[in-house]
Amino acid sequence: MRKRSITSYDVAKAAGVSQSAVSRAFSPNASIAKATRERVLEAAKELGYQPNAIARSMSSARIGAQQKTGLIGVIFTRFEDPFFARMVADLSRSVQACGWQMLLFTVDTHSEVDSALNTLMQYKIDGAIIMSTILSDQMAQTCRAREIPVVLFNQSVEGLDVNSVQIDNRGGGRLATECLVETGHDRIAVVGGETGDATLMARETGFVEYLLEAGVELFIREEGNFTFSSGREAGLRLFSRRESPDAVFCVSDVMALGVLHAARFELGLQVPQDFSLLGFEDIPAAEWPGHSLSTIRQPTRRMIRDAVNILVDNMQDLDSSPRRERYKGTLILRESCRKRNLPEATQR
Amino acid sequence: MRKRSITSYDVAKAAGVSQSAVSRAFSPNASIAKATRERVLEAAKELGYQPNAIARSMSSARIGAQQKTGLIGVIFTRFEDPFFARMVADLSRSVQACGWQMLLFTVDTHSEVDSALNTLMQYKIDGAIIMSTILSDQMAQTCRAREIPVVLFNQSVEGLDVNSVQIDNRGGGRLATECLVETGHDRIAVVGGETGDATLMARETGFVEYLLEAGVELFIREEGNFTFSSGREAGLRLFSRRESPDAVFCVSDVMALGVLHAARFELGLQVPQDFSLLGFEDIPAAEWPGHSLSTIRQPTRRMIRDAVNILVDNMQDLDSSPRRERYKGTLILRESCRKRNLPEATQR
DNA sequence: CTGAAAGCGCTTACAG
DNA sequence: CTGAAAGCGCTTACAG
Repeated sequence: MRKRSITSYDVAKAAGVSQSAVSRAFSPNASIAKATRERVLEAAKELGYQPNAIARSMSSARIGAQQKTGLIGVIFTRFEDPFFARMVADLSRSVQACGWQMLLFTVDTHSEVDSALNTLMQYKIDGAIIMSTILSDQMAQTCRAREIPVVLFNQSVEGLDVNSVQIDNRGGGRLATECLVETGHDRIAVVGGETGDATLMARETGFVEYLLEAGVELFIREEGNFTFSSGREAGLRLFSRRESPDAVFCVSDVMALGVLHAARFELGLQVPQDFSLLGFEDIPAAEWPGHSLSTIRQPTRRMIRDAVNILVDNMQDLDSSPRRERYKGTLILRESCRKRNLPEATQR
Repeated sequence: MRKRSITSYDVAKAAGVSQSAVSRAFSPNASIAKATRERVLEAAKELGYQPNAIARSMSSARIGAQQKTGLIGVIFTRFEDPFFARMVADLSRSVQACGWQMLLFTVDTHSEVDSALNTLMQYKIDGAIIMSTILSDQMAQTCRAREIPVVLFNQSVEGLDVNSVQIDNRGGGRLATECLVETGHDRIAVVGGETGDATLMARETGFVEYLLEAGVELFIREEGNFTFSSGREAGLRLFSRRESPDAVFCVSDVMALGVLHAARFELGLQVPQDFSLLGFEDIPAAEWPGHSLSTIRQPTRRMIRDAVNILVDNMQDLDSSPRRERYKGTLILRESCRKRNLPEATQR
């Protein structure tokens, strides 16, 4: 039998007040005399008492307080990507700053999200943020029915009645392509993602779209799965062809770095002399001197902040209609891209 | 007023049994007739009922069950480091696999850990894992008093009565240095960490120790703070001197990559022709073709697994004495190190 | 195997 | 401002 932990009753006895008074002493807006509160707080300190958040949320459940458990579920995936790894840390800070705790659940595939949410709901989370993955239509409805606000971060689902915060991936893809076309490239390859990933597909769609409008033919497409090594392999394939591309757009930075390392260190090519390279996301390693990778930057901090704010707002007003924030990406031009038309471009 | 969520009473009514029966239906080892359980489970499914984990843990609190809340607090820091970012994901998976949930708290400095633990304790976590940072002696005692097992991951505190799981940093430092000395380097520099960081200091201690024993003089010391850019700056300083080192040992991979990029792309040096480079940790980017960074590898997976196991064991047997696991690092020799003595070494 | 009842540690109307 | 009491949604002795 374990030790009983000290409760508000112990403090009440020590302070010579009722248990209710102890509870009030720890509730910011409760009606309690200043002197009483101080006496209680002192006794609590002496005994090392801290209110039990779990019990607290049980009692509040009845009322329908805004912060019921103080728990926010976060479902996380794609940790291979430094962009996302960092994100958890930032998110964690934001959530803490708002006075919530973060219950983290890691999944490997989209299909696990529903069951993860189910588990999290057993803990009566006040809300959920889903990073870089999606939930089923059915589960979205369940969340609404149970009044658990959800925010999709870096993903969205057409027609789904859920908050989302996301960069304009298609626009970003266009931006990248425009840069490549404007600087006179005409053998432009793309390293896309698997077709299941809406985010990556949208970037590629923007790319294809712009190419079409500009009347430039797609040189060749390779596919990767968001990892460095898949980028490396794509790069190896890209430059083992009879005719090589003069520009490569990768739908993620990590893959772009894979292409870069393969081309430069395994095939002896030079960037941007032999080809221009463009990524997406602007991860820290993109600006390392040896990489100097041009890319489309996402306003990550801002997106995180907004995601948390939207969640908090929605928790306060459960009936508000879903918000879908879209952000423009910024072209960050580094040395991996040829800056102006090359002589040969004028020769045409 | 919010909707009342459905409870075991609703299910009981629907299934025509007592509320106790519903509870038993959801407890694996409860004494309940198979038929009853099935009937209850069916009714529950129909109503979309799931036991409230919070209420559940409240009731169990009385008993002193092993899994009280099912919550494990994780305190996390140093997200700049890809090594650690990945770690959270791995840890999260392990924790989930054991049936626990992970309550993540992010801190920036060691000094915030105590208060983070305090907050987590309000949620009645069953145990805590502290990543790469430490707790005060006082807080360690509080945890023991409240019977909350703690495991330090990648850190340890001399004389503190707490479980820990950690690589033998000093041994790793020695291993690295041995490699450098044995291959004939004699102008060996080190990029160490700030003196507050026991982990980094231990690596450096091993380095200095071995050098002393081998009778090789320390060429020069630079200091970084675990980030790429601090490594880069250290590299810039290192090679702007009249006489340059012929080998650099960095106490972390990220800093080593900083040195590499600075040397190669900003100063035009070649690795390992101009100097050998050795890191610590073996992060993914270490093996990228262009980096091919030699390093000391940590058995990360195993350490994570052990940390979780130790925590679980300790939660089961609260009186077990603290375990301190130490792991040997492995030297991973890649191209950033000169493999054998150079001609000039024989000329001496 | 089953139900009635106490209790986990709080919060908050309710009545002073 | 304060205390007594009900209730949050469960689990588990206890008595059948």
